[in-house]
Amino acid sequence: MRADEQQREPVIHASEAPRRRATIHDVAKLAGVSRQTVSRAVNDKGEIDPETKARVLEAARMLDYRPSRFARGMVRKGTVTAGLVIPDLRNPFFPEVAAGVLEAAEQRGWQVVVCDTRTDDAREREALDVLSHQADAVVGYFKNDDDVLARHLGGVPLVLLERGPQQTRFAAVGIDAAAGIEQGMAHLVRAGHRRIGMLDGDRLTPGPRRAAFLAEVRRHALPVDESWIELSAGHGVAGGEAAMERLLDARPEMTAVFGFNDLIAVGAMRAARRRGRRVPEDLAVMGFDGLALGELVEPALTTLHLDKHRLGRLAVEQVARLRAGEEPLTGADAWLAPELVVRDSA
Amino acid sequence: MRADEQQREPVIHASEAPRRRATIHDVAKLAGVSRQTVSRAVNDKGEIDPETKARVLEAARMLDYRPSRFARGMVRKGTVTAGLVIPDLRNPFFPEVAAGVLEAAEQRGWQVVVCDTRTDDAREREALDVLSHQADAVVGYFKNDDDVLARHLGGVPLVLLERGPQQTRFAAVGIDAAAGIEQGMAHLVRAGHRRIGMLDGDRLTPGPRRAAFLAEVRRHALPVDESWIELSAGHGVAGGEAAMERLLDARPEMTAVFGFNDLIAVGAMRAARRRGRRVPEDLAVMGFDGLALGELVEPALTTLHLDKHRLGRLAVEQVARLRAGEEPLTGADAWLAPELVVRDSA
DNA sequence: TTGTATGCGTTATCAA
DNA sequence: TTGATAACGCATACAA
Repeated sequence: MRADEQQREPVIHASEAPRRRATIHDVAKLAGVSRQTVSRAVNDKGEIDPETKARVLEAARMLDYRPSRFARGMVRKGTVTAGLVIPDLRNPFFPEVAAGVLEAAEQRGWQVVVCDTRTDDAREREALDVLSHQADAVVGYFKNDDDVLARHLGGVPLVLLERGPQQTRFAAVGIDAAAGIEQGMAHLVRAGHRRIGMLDGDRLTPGPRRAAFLAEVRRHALPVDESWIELSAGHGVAGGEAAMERLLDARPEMTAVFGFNDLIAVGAMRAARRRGRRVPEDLAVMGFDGLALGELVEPALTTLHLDKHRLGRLAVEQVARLRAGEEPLTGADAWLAPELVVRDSA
Repeated sequence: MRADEQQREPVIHASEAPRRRATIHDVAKLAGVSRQTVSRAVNDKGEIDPETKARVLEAARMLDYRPSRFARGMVRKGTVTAGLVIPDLRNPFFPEVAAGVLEAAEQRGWQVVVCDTRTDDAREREALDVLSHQADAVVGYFKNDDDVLARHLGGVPLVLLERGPQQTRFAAVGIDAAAGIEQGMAHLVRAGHRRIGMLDGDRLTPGPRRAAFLAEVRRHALPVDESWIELSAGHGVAGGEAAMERLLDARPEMTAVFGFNDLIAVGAMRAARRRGRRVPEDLAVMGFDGLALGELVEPALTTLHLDKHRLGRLAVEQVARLRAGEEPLTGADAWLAPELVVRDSA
């Protein structure tokens, strides 16, 4: 009959798709059986004559029949879909977290719809608008504040990544930035550094890492204030380089610098060395994240390593609790402590 | 009535989730309106008294009502879900591709369910089993051969990433490995190299990169055969290092080496330098992929750069064609050519 | 402005 | 072994 169509309407593209997708009803009609029988054949149930089954399957194939996931979902409960919202898949930090989320979700038989917001507030909201309809729960990084999130969430459970308990009323998991910075700072101070700068990230609100840095500065009574902090535009190497240039101009006496993350720290190293400063002899550089990348650069990056994969898994666990109506994890259970990994840069 | 239940079973946890999710019917009953009115309120349609609407919304909130995505999907057509199957999200190559897929999908208003198979054949099949039910199309990297894929696909359209036209009957997009290797080889030969080795990846079948390498070897009449190729276990730096150790043992006279990808090439550099070979003076190293990472290592990696983001976008475009019943892209339109980026390692 | 009736495509229950 | 019938939860005509 396709041939007929072509003869009648020779202009129409040969592989023009059928207007409407075949339903179980169409298959039943073509095979000359009831819908129930089709269902049995397609779902490989017993209680069906092999011959009938073959005939039905053939009809299904001809019609390119595929059961509607919606209709199936209506009657079969149990398919769980989680939404994962990531600011930037190309920042190597996030794929690690995502891999953890995916793994944990897979173990539970959940599917994961991923959105990359490219660190854009509007896209965050759009992602939520979609996910609030299509997901049973959402986990992710967000810049929008609680109220906005709630508004676009329509009641879907949310687990925030790395937004502190006092910064949100949603359930959250994250990393204990303060504990990390404390270790890093102790390491630097132990090595004799006192004029220590920081390259902060520009996302989110002032952020716990900066606060922790400042707290440590006070604790160790360092000759350092807010003017020793420079903002990196973006969370990548380029941003770190540019920010480091500025910080070096502003604070040439600096002997050590904290990166908001490893990428920014690597940028700092590059900028410093380009200016003729040796790392770590003239300038110590400390990262934060513990990316694989840190072992590959020269000098290898000393960093506060954190278990990103576990963070992702933890987020899924938190979602599961929410769904089960249990109390969400809090405190040390939900906030992973970084671990100082001393390599060559500091 | 819930109160009744609780009185009878006082042991039940306070925050125990309701057994059954509230439906539009429950909300209607609680608000004392018809289901239709609830629908109007929830979907923000006009034609509803603000007061009624408020009452309905309140009832919905109390019941924690969220419309079933399945029921909604049944009646509202148009939600498209694509499946993306990735071998390893933690290999920085794939997040780049994924970002492209996500971006293109978002522009079309599609959602993307992501599966990380961790390069495991069985997990590939499981992913397909799920996606064949939950996705309208699938794009991804697979090790399983066509027949297996077809068997687990149940008729869902598939776009293969980087599986050559003669290796599959499915639609595909990928990179023109031969064109890339040709450029890379020409560059090395031009620099006087003739004893050139290769660190191949261990995934997939013998692979176009190896074939192209061998073809170029013949073309330039190099004193090189299969014994100059070593397999890297895994596609990461560690695999590259180990393979390079072996290759260096087997072919100490080698003056240049091709990496299957940038990660393996970086591993090769590290292994070579650890053995006291200077790069590129004693040994030239050529990568393949053009990861950002390559600019950060020392010496910076000369590589065959390819547009991973565009590859992802292209895959989505290919899916769209399939869905529209159009002819899939082929040839140069579907196979991106790498571009030689000369840096310091070769 | 609100309610009633109907259909969406599938599976499950039960009867034949 | 097969088929009729009833949900599943929502939205959309259409009627009130």
